[in-house]
Amino acid sequence: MKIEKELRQTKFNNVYHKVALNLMFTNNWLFEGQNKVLKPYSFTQPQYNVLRILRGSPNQALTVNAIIERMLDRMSNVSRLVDKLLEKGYATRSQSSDDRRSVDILISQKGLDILDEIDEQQEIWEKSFTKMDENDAKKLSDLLDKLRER
Amino acid sequence: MKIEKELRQTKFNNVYHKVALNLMFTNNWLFEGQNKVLKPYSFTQPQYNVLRILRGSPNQALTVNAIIERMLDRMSNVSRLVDKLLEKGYATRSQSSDDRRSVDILISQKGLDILDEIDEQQEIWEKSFTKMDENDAKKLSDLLDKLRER
DNA sequence: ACATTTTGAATGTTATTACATTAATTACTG
DNA sequence: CAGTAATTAATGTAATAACATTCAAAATGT
Repeated sequence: MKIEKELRQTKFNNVYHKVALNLMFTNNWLFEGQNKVLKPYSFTQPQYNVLRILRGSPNQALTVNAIIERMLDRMSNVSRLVDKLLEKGYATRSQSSDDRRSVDILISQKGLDILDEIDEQQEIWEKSFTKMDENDAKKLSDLLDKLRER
Repeated sequence: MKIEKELRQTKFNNVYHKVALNLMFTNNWLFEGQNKVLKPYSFTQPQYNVLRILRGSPNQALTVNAIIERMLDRMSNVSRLVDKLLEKGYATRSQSSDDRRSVDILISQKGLDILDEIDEQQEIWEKSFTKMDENDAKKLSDLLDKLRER
């Protein structure tokens, strides 16, 4: 459905404003879809994203700051978010040896296993969610990069 | 900056996953920028968006459900969100005459004034944020619409 | 070496969100 | 028409996020 129809709005201030609204709306649409995947595993989306980030650094721990750098939404509460992952046994935390202010956070086997499980569902959903071909997807990604240029 | 560099990640599962990440990242980028505009007015983004929706229905009140329909992120807490707008005097609430379950919410003059003020800032920012031309913007919006097709 | 500044992470507090439930009114059905 | 279901909005609650502050450790300057 076109964004005009989704928002019951036919006129926009300008085309850039329309893009901004469409982006936010689409992001939310994506968010809802992903939430449906995550719900059975009682993950919040930030928790899931951080766990993926940890997996992305195999056999090597990341500090809290390193996690924040890699996050989609750089939030302040990563300490407490990591607490949740520890509680569930999906990661471990230990003091860094070279800088005693830092902490090393490492994904556990249990964390890797749950991610594998979710990934299957995630991929099914990701591939179903669009009628775009790969060219369109690439084009879209490039335009998003361009949008952020200034 | 390309998304690969932003996220310090060179490989993605597939092009659709890359698009999804890019979309979420770009949305957050947009969110941060808009937040900077809103901060001096101590609006949250949902509050601002709802006030814009109310303005979009001039001289005509909207029910809570009508607001939800038009929102970018259809959230459940619109009652309390509207409370905030009432507290600040940006809107009024009255019982609907034809259906006594419904309430009519109407933007106030004060609400219109503050929106005008913010809009100036908003527009300055919106026009500065991109090197895209109008064609690119239109193309991007179309691709977002297409992404949501299924 | 010592004082000062900066950095990395955690915590306290308040506001906001998510989720489930409730209360009131309207719509539907036999 | 009575009884049941559906709807509209508000509320209770627990979890999460935002924002500022704190604490320890490291870096820097004199």
